[in-house]
Amino acid sequence: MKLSANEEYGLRCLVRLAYAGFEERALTIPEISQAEGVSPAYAAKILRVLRKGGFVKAARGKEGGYTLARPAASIRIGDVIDALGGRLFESDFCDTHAGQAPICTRSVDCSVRSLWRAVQVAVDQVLSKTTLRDLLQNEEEMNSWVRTIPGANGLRLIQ
Amino acid sequence: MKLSANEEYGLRCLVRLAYAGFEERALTIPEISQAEGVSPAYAAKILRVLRKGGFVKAARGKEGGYTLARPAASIRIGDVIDALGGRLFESDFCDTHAGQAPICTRSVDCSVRSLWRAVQVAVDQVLSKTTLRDLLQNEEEMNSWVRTIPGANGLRLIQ
DNA sequence: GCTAATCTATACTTAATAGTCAAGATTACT
DNA sequence: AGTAATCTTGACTATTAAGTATAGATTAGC
Repeated sequence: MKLSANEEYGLRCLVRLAYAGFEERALTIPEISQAEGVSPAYAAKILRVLRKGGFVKAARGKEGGYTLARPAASIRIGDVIDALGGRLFESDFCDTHAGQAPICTRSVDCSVRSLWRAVQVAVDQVLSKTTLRDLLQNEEEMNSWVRTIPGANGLRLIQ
Repeated sequence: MKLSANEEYGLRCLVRLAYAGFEERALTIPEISQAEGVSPAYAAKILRVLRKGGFVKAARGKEGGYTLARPAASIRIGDVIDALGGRLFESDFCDTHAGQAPICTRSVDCSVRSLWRAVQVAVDQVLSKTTLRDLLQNEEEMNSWVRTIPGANGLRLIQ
């Protein structure tokens, strides 16, 4: 019951891009990777997933980089998590159990299943209601944030 | 954001042992593994974790097997999940980030952190309130359940 | 004490996830 | 057109989780 690295880093990348979007600025892979403390190659891998999920768009060549594909308020965190690593119980244990026959007919399984469903609902209530916009600080903080981003040196972060 | 195999199977084993406890009966590894559709070796591995976590106790030799170490009502599912695979965000990303320096000073991290904390709270509210007893069906069902367990042939499950 | 049934422990293999590398494709600017 | 900055892709390696195998230790009953 863990958050995958993809989910953690992917969401963080989106938050950074959302902030950068306030000054209509694209972020490059070197910038993002430095800011997140991961290798450029790994950042690229994560961003590919986000692009295929329709959350970010990329521009190649000089002056290129990544931007959000749509407004932060329209990006539900639940959808992001889905794209980055899947929900908690996607492979419903009650329908197919490691490729074997269904085991839902066993009472014990169904009681456990109900519990997972309750957890799933609890998680969804948080993740589906929250948008990327909800993760951003208030406007002043945003301004102080984006002002600290220098041109070519990667993100220089506020303390 | 997935449930690990250990967590899924481990909890199921506990539910079975709770039912078996109603007729003061120990379940052997072959019985449990057959009922859960996993190999005996794998079942043994999971049961070891449960034993070290203090949820079950084992008796060796003939007539041996596993039983719950304490009443089902005193076993919180949250504790079981902890023992079997850890909670969602045990390695708090804000304190130590892949062995690097703390990154909590970066605003972006803290907003993401707040979200995970909210998810964590939501999950805990379900898992910490639920005990193993809560996962058992009502008494009549229990009786029909245990009556279907034959002596030496492994669990024969109700349909 | 012997035997069969049981758990215990460690090491091993396989599969999935995390993370890296290198070569290629696109674009802005000159 | 040339060049440097950028993303794109697929294959590769490393680490962790999942699952297996084997040999050993304990116990009940004879």
